[in-house]
Amino acid sequence: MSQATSGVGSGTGAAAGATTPSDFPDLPEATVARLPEYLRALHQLADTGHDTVSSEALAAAAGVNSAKLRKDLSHLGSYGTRGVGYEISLLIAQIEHVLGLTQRRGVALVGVGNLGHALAGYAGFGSRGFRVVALFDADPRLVGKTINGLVVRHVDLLVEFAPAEGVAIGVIATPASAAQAVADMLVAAGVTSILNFAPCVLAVPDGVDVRKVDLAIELQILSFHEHRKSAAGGAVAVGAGAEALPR
Amino acid sequence: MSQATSGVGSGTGAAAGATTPSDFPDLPEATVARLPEYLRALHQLADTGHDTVSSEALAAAAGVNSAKLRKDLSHLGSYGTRGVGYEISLLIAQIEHVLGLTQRRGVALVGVGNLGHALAGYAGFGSRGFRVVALFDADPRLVGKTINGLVVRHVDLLVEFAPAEGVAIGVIATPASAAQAVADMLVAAGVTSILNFAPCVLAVPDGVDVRKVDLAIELQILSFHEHRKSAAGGAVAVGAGAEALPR
DNA sequence: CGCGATTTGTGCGTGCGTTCACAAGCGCCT
DNA sequence: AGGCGCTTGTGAACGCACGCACAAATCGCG
Ligand SMILES: NC(=O)c1ccc[n+]([C@@H]2O[C@H](COP(=O)([O-])OP(=O)(O)OC[C@H]3O[C@@H](n4cnc5c(N)ncnc54)[C@H](O)[C@@H]3O)[C@@H](O)[C@H]2O)c1
Ligand SMILES: NC(=O)c1ccc[n+]([C@@H]2O[C@H](COP(=O)([O-])OP(=O)(O)OC[C@H]3O[C@@H](n4cnc5c(N)ncnc54)[C@H](O)[C@@H]3O)[C@@H](O)[C@H]2O)c1
Repeated sequence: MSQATSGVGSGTGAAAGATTPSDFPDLPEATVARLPEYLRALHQLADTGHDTVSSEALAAAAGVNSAKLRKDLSHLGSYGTRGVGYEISLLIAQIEHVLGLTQRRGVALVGVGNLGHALAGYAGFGSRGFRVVALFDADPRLVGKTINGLVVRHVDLLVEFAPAEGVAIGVIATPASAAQAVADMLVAAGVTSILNFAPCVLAVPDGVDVRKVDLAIELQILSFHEHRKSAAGGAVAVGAGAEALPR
Repeated sequence: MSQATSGVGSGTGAAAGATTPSDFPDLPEATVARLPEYLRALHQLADTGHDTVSSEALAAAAGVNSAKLRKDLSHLGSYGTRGVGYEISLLIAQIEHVLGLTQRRGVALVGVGNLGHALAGYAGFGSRGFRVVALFDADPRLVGKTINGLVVRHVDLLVEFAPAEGVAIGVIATPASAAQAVADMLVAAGVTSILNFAPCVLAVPDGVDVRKVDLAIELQILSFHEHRKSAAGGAVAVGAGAEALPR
């Protein structure tokens, strides 16, 4: 949750009827959000020489309840063996298939500033099924530069270049003031999935998914619990134990 | 959701009974997660000269349902005026108080690499109630360097320095292989709130909150929906059919 | 060949979160 | 002063998600 997800399906014209539902049962959103975590844990287990894994062990590695994990896997018609567990390689293939990671998706990164630069050089993209295929920025000092083997193009060329580059997902790392305009361009370029790092709400047409990552929000949520802890029993009360401020 | 949150309270010894519930009613987690978004929207409205705002308008600015917003605000004993709306400045103060943002919390950043460097220079911290007070890394080439007015210290000094610096929240931006060790150090230093950017599950004692941000997971969730869309609607999908953007 | 140990898959109860819909309250206009 | 329109606050219904607990299935061993 916490991210806006434009409805999929429904609206578009006539009922799409047979969409080979056999292949893709309606996975609960909560399950979808956990599958990547399972996938990561599975890769980790595979790298450490394991062959099969029990739901209990995998759940521990992924930090979830084992019953929840089993139910999640059952949703995608999982192939576990009772009394044994799950075959890791098979499960990896299954999850990657469901998540659509069998084809490496192209990512366009817009805004190559502080954060964007770090993202452009991030190795975790490639190992997890993605490939940065295009960089865009508005700053003329950045346009033309090469970062990690990719040349930075001017953002005005986004709509022109993105489709040809095979962009499937757009990542916005510009200041909030530019985010909506960039989102509009991405949509115009046919991108239907956007990851937004700018602290603002984006308006997009139906059928376009937006997920948002906001560092400050995460910190503020932590702050709330911190505040709560110090107000309550007060565990160790670290550092400058400045007490609560009454209203 | 999506993040592991170690239980607060409960476990520790005898039932903590009275924790002055008068000041802080038990806010639902979902509400807490949305308050920062409301806060951001409110600041934006205040900056554009607004004085009061209706739940409908604020909800639109925050990208949520208006009924949900009203219920959220009602949980913290809000001060709206029927027929008028909410006074923005009052609401900002109220939310900041609940989130514990009246005192600026110190943040320690561990791992000043690609991502950590971007975070260290991020202005959004300061404007949203936080202050980076310490940087740590294990790389001797980085230790001693000054970034944004802060000197990078060796991570071995974390337990020694963090408490004195008034660190309330620890941010982990190291490789996953080092994350658990860093988390242990943060806990040893008395930090009870951790934001983890490394793609791994952290084990921490009860009473310590961990929130996780994993870029690849976000992309994979988007990938799922992308996969789903292309499987359903067929070719029609990506058409440049730019539709009107709801404003 | 049968039995026990183990682990999956799931039916079910419970609690949380979301949403609708409406009564109560407030300001403003006449 | 009184009524009218607008907005809040919330009661209630609904749906989803979580986790327990157990039956079914499989393997290994005696
Ligand atoms: N730096 C961080 O650690 C961090 C953390 C969380 C969120 N964010 C958010 O991420 C965004 C980027 O942060 P940053 O620190 O990298 O800022 P930055 O100023 O360093 O980089 C922004 C980049 O976007 C480019 N840009 C501006 N307008 C543009 C446009 N219309 N089209 C294309 N590019 C444009 C700028 O030229 C610049 O290179 C901000 O919204 C910020 O709030 C940053
Ligand atoms: N770069 C990104 O855009 C990005 C995006 C998402 C997630 N991440 C994750 O964030 C983490 C950091 O990514 P990065 O690209 O900055 O990597 P990086 O290698 O550039 O930086 C890691 C830093 O951590 C330091 N370090 C290593 N071991 C340490 C230890 N024990 N104690 C303290 N510091 C230590 C290293 O010296 C280095 O400076 C990784 O886990 C990565 O998966 C990065």
